[in-house]
Formats: sequence, C-alpha cells, structure tokens
Amino acid sequence: MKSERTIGRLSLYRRLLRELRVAGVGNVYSQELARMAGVSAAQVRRDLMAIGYSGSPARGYVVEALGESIGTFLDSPGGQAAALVGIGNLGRAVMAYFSGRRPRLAIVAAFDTDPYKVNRVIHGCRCYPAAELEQVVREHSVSVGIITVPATEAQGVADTLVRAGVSGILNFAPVPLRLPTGVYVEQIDMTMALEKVAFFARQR
Amino acid sequence: MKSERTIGRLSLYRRLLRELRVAGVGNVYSQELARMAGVSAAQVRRDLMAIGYSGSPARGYVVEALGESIGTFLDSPGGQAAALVGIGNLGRAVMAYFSGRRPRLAIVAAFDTDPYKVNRVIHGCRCYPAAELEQVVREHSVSVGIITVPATEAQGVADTLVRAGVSGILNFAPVPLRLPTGVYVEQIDMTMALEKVAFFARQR
DNA sequence: TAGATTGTTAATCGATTAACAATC
DNA sequence: TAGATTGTTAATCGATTAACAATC
Repeated sequence: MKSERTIGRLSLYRRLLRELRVAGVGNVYSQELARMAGVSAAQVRRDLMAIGYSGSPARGYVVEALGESIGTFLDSPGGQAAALVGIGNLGRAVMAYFSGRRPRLAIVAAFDTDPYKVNRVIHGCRCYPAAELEQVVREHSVSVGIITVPATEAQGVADTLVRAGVSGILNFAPVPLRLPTGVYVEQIDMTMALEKVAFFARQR
Repeated sequence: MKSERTIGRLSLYRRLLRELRVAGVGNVYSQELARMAGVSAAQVRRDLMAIGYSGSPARGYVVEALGESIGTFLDSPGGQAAALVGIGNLGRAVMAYFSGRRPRLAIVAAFDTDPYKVNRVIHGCRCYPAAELEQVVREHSVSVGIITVPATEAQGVADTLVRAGVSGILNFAPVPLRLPTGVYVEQIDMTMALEKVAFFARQR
C-alpha cells in the first residue's frame, strides 16, 4: 500500500506531465519535475520508483510514457463513478469544476432534499431527490461520494452513502466523519484552511 | 512557532467547543474532545498545553473559557481582511460559504477581469475590476488572499497579491505556487483530493 | 571517458503515541 | 482516600532528505 502523500503527488506529477507534453517536451529530469511540483528531486525519484517506472541517467524520464504509467497506476481500468450530495452553492461549484474533466471518474448523480433542485440536469449531471440516494448509488455502482451538505447533515449522509456501497468519501462539510475502517475519507475543510492562512499570515 | 497541524486542530476544537456550548455543556475531558475531533486524547492535551491553557484532573477543561482562549490565540486582535480573486462558480461559492461567518476575518473585496462581474456586491462582498487589485488590497490592508482563478493565471495573481502586501494565500487553483519565503500558502487541490479518494476507494 | 542522473539505502527530521508522576 | 484525568517526557512511528554506487 502506497502512502497517501505519494498518491497525491503522483496525481500532481501527471498534471504537470500533461503540461509538458502539450508544450512538446519529450523528456524530463527529476530535478525539473521536482521544481514544478515544489518537492525535492529525491522525492520525485522515490515516488516514480514506487510505481515501478524507470528513467535513465542519460535522458531522465520520458514524458509521454511516464504520464501513461501514472495513469495506469492511479486510474481504475473500467472507470469509476462518483455521486455528489448537497446541491448548494458549493455543490454546484464542485459539479462545474469536475464537469467533463475526467472521463474515467465522472460525477454521475447529484442529490438534494429540496424538491426545486432535483429532477433536472446541472453541469451535465442528473439531480435526484435525496430519498432515492441509496437506490441510484447502487444502480450506478458508485464508489466515490462527495459531500457538500451542511455540517449537521454530513454524518447521516455519509452513513447512507456507505450503506449504499460507497468506499471513498470527499467531505467538504466542516465536521470529522466517523465511518467504518475500510472507507477512505478525504477532508476538505475550507474554514480550517482559511484560519490557518490568517494565523500564519500574521506571524510574518 | 506552533506547527501547522496544531493550528488546524485548534481551529477544529474551537468549532466543536462552540457546539458543546450551544448544547449547554460546561466542561469537557480531553477524551471526549478527542473523540469528536477524531484525534487521540494525548494529542488534544498537548495542543491545549501549547496555547497555555490548563485543565484540571477533576473537571477536565471549561468549555467557554477554553473556546475563548483558543480565540485569543488564533484570532488577530484587530481583525484581518481577506480578498478573493476569481469570481467564477467556485469563487462565488467560497464567498457564500464565508459570508457573515467570521466577523474577525471577512472577505472585504473580490476581483475579476470580466467587466460584467464587477462593480456590484455578491454575498455581501464588493467586486472590483482586477486592474484595481493592488490599490484596493493596499487600502484595506488585506493580509489574506484567496485564489479561485484558473490554473494558468494563479501564479500571476499570487505575485500581484504579494506585491500588494498579502502575506498568506489560500489557493484553490490546481498548481503549486512559487512565492517568497515569508508568504504562507495553503493549497486546496480538489482534483488531487478526488483522485486520492478514487484510488483508495478501489483498494478496499 | 567524464559528467550528470538514476535507483536505493542510511541518516535525519518531525510529529504522534505511550507512559506515568502529579493533581484534583 | 480512591479513581480518574492532566501535564509532560520518552519511545515510537513514518516520512523526507542526504548520500553514493551504478548507470548512461
């Protein structure tokens, strides 16, 4: 099992490699990739070693092949489906953000309790009543849940998602979720992030 | 200098303490707070020790006093101003999210290059043309910048913010920023977060 | 070859956890 | 008091960095 951070950095490397490819760059050294990613060159080499991709002392890493190698490692061969719960400002922004970007990892359904928000398509994503969550998630074999509901409802939504078969959750609600081991949770806490920035901005 | 993580957890403890206070709870033990925050009790005790707040073996920590103590530690006495750059879907969602929440840390100005988006008020926040960024940021003594522009523009915006006197940045653009030491950057990379979730969801 | 880079291990660093005397 | 919790240090853990032989 690779470490969380390694996976995060691989995701970043892939994006940077895409830029290099577009710019017509064929090869890249660990040093250059490290500079772009804001990490050390040794870190890059260790991460790439971890996925079994080898470079050469003479030419470094082959941009195209490395990008594909990371893709093979990170992506599910058959693709994965995600569902979003909570069609508020943030929910819609997240839908817009991911809309059409990653064909192998698409948000296939969104849910809300507000009857005026459901039964239509937003940013290419079908919206359902929250009551249908379990059924729809099962039908689409959704493995990833995205939570953008208020803090008070987040734990309940998470429980329902897990019951429906989801095994990974991206949680934007500012509350730690308690879920069975085996379910992976990634927390994005904007309030905490902003307060950290404010605190350290003052220290300078 | 406290560690980044400690500051983040303090922000979380404060929120949890607020809930306890609303619920009418007067005292709390490290164990209970730890359970709510999803960390160990020793961690909680160490964090609280770090800000010089003491509990007692008999009654644990006093909810109200501890909350205030964390506030004194985290918040700037005179308040701090933040500015947001990039009034897209995400930018508006972020404005809505922080709107009216924290009086001591308010988003006082938003910027965009699109003339149709500026010179009005969104979620209680005044919107200016990007060309006026440096001037407005200086005038309001803004110390925190929030970047919600596309990746290609993020570095340029960050440079301008820093030139205008900002010393902390919350960056939503999926690109690592290169900035002078002394400027604190907190990165929120939704794409990376989602890809991590998808990856680990598959491992279970 | 000579010089630079890769793959990989050992050393370092920092944060978390465990443990326990002091305290209520 | 007895029992539980706090404050605080030592032990543990994991990740990062440094270093260097192997390679091109």
